[in-house]
Amino acid sequence: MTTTHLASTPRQSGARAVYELLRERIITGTLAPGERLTEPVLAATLGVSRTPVREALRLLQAEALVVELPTGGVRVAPLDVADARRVYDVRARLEGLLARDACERAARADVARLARLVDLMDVVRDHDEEVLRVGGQFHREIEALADNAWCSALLRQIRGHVDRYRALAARERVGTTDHVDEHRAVADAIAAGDPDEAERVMRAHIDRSAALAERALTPPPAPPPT
Amino acid sequence: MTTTHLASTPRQSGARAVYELLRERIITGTLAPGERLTEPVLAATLGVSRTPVREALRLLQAEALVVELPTGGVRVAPLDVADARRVYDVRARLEGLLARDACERAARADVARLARLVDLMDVVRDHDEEVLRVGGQFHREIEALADNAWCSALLRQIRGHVDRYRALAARERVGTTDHVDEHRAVADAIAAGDPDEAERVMRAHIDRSAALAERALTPPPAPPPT
DNA sequence: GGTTGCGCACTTGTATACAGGTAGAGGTGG
DNA sequence: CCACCTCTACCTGTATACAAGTGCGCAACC
Repeated sequence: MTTTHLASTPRQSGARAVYELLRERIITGTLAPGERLTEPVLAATLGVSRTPVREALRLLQAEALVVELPTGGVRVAPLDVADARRVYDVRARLEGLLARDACERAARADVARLARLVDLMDVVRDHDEEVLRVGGQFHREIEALADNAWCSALLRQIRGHVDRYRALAARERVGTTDHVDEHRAVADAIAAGDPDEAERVMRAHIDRSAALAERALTPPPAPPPT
Repeated sequence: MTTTHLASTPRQSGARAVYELLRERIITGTLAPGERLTEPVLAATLGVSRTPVREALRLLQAEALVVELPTGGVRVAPLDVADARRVYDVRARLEGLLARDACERAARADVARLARLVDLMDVVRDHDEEVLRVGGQFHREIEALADNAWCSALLRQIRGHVDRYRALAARERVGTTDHVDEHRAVADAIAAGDPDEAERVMRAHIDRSAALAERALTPPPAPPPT
């Protein structure tokens, strides 16, 4: 971590707490898409004054988790399934860039650590829960290696929205085998010191996740005859 | 413009005005990197109360144009030249994605319009000022065609930072000829309906811009003997 | 003279008070 | 019965008031 001047301060003010809480609730769907958020109600509910609530709403607004109403005030950002693809498209590019950067900075020990994570993922490949957990760890590891604060900051925003869609697709069916293989491909590219390949493979990986998410998000059309 | 639920509201409240003003001043360098911003001073200067100032600062904070101090309060985000490359890296991916989307949506008339912009750019190729202006228009045109609100929103943030570095490199020396050619390559790829190529070429274009900016930002080392 | 301790001024964070404006409900007239 | 108008209640945006914490300077003491 050399160039860190964003996201440097973990201070917990009341406003920050409100922000975190609302963010969580929006992402998990506790606060429904399109729901109007009124400051007095939120303030009363959370036991603070309107001021910290407003601060939190501004932060959320900048993240597009809430949208401004023409008349003032905000509501929880609507969830348009058609937009999911766009969100994943952006995520694919950002994570691809991270994979490239990680590749260019990874030391031998880092490569080994990534390999271990993939192996572990392979071991637990039958337990979706674990696959998801270890997989997430893999992505975070790459993010840490990349040490690209800019990309990370943007990715954090995008991830919030990705997680919204995930929460919507109740149980995301992970193509476990492919998932592990794709991660291994990324790890291999990094091990081989091939940044172009690392970026390409990571991007392809996210693209495939996007396709799965897209399917999970559009079950209505026609339940295929078993 | 079909899927627009972000950036939909142009309401001009005082807070918004403060935000726009401070943003402008930070980007142009009127407010120096690292400078401490105190709410009472800003409020008095701008003739408003602390409340709208705080709102504006939160927005700027979410954009990383100001950074939180450990003790509370904010200062203008420092400008680390080493980070310029990272910012351009992200921009390259985002604009690349936009080029792809634009390619997939462009109608014949759109293609013609892009071609005209490139031709115009070629005509004025000797006037840097004009090249920059028309070039910017070209990029905005592609952004509009792409109709990818997500990408646009993130790009807006990144552009703010790009512009900071630009303002720093007082007179960005545009490799005019290359610049025009690169734009033409993008337009051609879109005309040919080749999204992969459009993305690739656009990304390469920004990468080259990054290299130029990087040179412009590091004049100290050694003035090459003419 | 250097160092240490105290005190002050300033700043942030939060709460409250106030004015303008909007939407919605209800009543009245056609 | 429907449409229009009015009135009310609420919500946002802004300003101000208040409390706590921090850093800095000054002065006294070693």
